[in-house]
Amino acid sequence: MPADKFLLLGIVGCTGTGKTALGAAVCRELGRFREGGEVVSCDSMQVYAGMPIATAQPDEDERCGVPHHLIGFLPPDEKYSVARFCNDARAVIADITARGKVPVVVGGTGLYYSALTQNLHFSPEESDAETRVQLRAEAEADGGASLLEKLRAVDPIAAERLQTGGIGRIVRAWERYLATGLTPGEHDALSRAEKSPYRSLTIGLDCRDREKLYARLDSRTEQMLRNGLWEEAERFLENCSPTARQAIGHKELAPALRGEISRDQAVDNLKRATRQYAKRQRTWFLNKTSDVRWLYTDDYARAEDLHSAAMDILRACG
RNA sequence: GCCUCUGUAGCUCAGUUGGUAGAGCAGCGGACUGAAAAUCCGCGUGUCGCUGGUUCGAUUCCGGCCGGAGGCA
Repeated sequence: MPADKFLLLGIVGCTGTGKTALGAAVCRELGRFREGGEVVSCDSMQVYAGMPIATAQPDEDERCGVPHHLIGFLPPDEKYSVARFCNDARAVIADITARGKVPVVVGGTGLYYSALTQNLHFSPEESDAETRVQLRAEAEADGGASLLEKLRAVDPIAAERLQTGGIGRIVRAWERYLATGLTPGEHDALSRAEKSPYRSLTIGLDCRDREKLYARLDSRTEQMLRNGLWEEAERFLENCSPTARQAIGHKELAPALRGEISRDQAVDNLKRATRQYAKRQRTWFLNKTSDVRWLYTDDYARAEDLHSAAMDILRACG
């Protein structure tokens, strides 16, 4: 490997596959023949403070004495985005490697992971809220057709791609064109211009038997409810950013807290949303992330066996 | 016991003035460059409760039976 590249380990996969436990275990194992590792969370919701139960943030025990970064540091009323994540993560990773340790990026937000490992760079222009609202209204009037036509005129390939992406992406692309003068194609090329400074090795966690995974997700939800998810949701309902209010957990319970549906119904909805989310994550990592070494949790009787299988892979790769 | 309504996709329900049926949700698959735990796209054969009758043809009309809801006694 080129000397100027530094190692970055990734642990990805859908919710409930044990990424957190594996991440901490790997960091500790790395202490045996390197300086050890530190966990960099790659999760759009774990960044927030005030919702540790819903976002399954690891507690002291689960962290096993390993430093964890980018968890619970952001007030819920602040917005977050891929761009911010990339900046934050790059800074943290640079710091970890400067101290001679290995960054272990752990998380289920596929877009964030891909953007980080491919070293995407986003232009510093902040989107102008006013024109965005205006464009949004314009697009909603005709289902995005006219904006799509304008885009087609400057970048037919992108227009083709955006056709089935939904109105939001069309608005976003056009708004960026107005702000920067870059077509989607040009913008994407520019964002990839810089070569990645990382040599990344990605381990993916999955479960062969989907029924088993779903059963585990259900019981994890039950555990969250026992741990006080209702109370957390009640506290959280007010005053959070558009990003944080998307978190699965609180928004499914909210209708029951308002008395619109029964608590049982809300719990069912929450469980369903969790399963659907897991499916979307799996699709991303399967199709959008390359060179993933997959490990299947149901191939191992004990967590320790899975962890040592992961260490074997790491050793084999240096 | 009598009367009325009702029985269609896993669920909630449309519909066919008689030519064997379609939405939403669920499910399954997929996409994804600034909100991504979000957003979006694609996929619908099911004894049209059972059974007789009328008809060239019935899920649709008529009779009986069974299940559900309500009303009257």
